[in-house]
Amino acid sequence: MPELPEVEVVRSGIVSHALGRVIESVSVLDERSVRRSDGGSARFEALLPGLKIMDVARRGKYLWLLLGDSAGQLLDEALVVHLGMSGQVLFKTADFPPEKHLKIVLELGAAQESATQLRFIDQRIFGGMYIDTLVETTDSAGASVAAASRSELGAAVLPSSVAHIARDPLDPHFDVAAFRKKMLRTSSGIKRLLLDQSVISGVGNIYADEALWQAKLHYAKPARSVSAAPTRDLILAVQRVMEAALEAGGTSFDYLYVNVNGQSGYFDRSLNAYGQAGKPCKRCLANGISSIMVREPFMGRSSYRCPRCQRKPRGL
DNA sequence: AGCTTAACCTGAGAGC
DNA sequence: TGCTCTCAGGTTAAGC
Repeated sequence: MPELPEVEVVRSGIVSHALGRVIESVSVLDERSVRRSDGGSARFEALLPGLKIMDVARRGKYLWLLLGDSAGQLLDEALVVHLGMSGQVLFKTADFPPEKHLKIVLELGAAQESATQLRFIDQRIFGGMYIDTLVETTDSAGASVAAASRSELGAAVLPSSVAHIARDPLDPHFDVAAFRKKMLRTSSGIKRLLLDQSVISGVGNIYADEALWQAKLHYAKPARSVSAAPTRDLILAVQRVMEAALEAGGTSFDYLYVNVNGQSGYFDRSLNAYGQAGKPCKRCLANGISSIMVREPFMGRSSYRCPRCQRKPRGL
């Protein structure tokens, strides 16, 4: 479910509710939600109590809590959160009844007039939380860099399980040239590249379709046939749609996506392509032309496009 | 090596 | 009412 804008809404919500607070106790209510964590729930529940939440970072759809010991020393392990298709993070007081799909509860040290539990809720259990070691990476930039110039050159400290994830389009060090290089090395359609988290991260089915609509590209157009200028347009479209969605608090179709206070985002009203099958293409309509949006299967999921301004490439 | 598909889960809605 | 089928914002492991 959640793509970059929704995950970023959650990240900033955790920052405002939990920064500087100490994890007092942990309950894992469903082992499957910590299946990616070494040692399972036993280690998960034993390791976290007493640790302080120092910061919350994100790359693409992954976010992680940086932890400190009682002396404020940063640990080399982080608490990673992935929302999968249906994960939620909510802050609630202990007296609030448990949600139907409540999976993990972190009790937080007292803070004034603020909820004391960080709750992880997940209907489909494709998401989860896990403890992971932080590693240094130089990313696709290439040569390893001196520690002093690290942030400037874009090296990063990431959980090891996130090291293979490319920078996302809102990252100041996102590299359009590297993206284009990968486009030229594949025989895949352009949408497959957009959804490949090791090529560009944070893009899911909604924002891929929105960006392709903005850039007037067909999802199956071979990536290597998209030249330099349209590639820049496409990346700009991804950035614009994600920034607008972030501004609107994300995209919510139902109760499955809400922010940490339980509120929906309202970007669904601004969608031009995703879920718009049977409705007129807004761009064509503005030009006085009638064209009806269609839904088609691609990569085992649905793609939405305008048959007139996102024409099928020849030979497909 | 690169690409495709199946599997992991629960629930909502459509059609019969 | 209740059954079956399809679909859903993601990722990974196994297959060709």
